[in-house]
Amino acid sequence: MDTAPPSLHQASADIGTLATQIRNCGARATPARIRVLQLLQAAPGAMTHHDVESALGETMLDRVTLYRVLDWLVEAGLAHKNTDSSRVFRFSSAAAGEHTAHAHFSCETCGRVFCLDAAPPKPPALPDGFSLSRMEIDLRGRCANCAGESS
Amino acid sequence: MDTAPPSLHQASADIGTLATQIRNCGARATPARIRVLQLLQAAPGAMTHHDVESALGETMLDRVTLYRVLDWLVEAGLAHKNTDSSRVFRFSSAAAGEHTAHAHFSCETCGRVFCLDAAPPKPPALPDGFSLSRMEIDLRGRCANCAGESS
DNA sequence: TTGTAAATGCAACCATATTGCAGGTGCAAC
DNA sequence: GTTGCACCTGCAATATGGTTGCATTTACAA
Repeated sequence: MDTAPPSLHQASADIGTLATQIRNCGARATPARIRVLQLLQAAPGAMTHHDVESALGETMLDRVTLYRVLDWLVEAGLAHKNTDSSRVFRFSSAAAGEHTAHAHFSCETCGRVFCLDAAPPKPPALPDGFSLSRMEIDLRGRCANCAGESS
Repeated sequence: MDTAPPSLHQASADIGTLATQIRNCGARATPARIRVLQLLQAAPGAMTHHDVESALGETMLDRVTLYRVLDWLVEAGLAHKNTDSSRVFRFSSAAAGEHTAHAHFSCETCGRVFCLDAAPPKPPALPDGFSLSRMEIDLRGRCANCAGESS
């Protein structure tokens, strides 16, 4: 199961590429970082610490290390970090072209969180004197899956 | 300091009005609820549990009671609840005309959170099959105060 | 005034996240 | 290939924010 692609969302880059990507940020390419980065890039949505934990499976590493790896990824600009409605952090891989605006959709039924790369629209009027550095949009409702099933 | 208005944002309704408002929701008008609702309505922005706690000052009530009062306010539709970037809950009074879209601005310097009633524009394209029930916009940057001070 | 359900306060508890430190490891210099 | 050191990792302990259970008090209506 070492190199098996989960056939999820997008094919993840190979180990070598990931390692280089990490080293380019001025840090060591450790198995932990490579694995987690790989996971995030392959994931279809934002993952909680828990999601990553169970996704790691047998290659699981220490909780604290995972926290640190995730934080490092954010600091290095390789991932985004934000809180969901139940006050837990969610991490998603940062696409190449960095965006200051990010949109998430969380399904109220199944709880999954999707990153919407699509819409970056929006100039919400600020109170004057205020300067904007970042914007996050949090949408809630039902994903296609859940909307189809029930009622 | 019992009836002294903090001269903050908007004059809060008098006790009687607040009590009626609460009773109309089918609950008892207790001092705790009245006081907290009054605070939220007078506040210029979303408050954390801690903010409310220190604002209550000498009339402080039990932590747990405060949590319950806040939760009740949300359930009764008198307040909004959402998480800020450091995974703590923030509460703000719900204006009369309920909105399904809500916008907050949090200052990265002083940490204050403002509710922007203004702009409710936005139709971010959803992936198709998805249905939307609620939207929250989280803006970050500098408030007028902090933007003015440092450069 | 009195009865009762609702609200409060206290204590214990849970989950998520963070910190400190000893030991292990990537990677570059030799 | 070997070696050294700074960076990483893992373990344990701790902090923070929030929740639950239960006995007591209180709003409010009969």
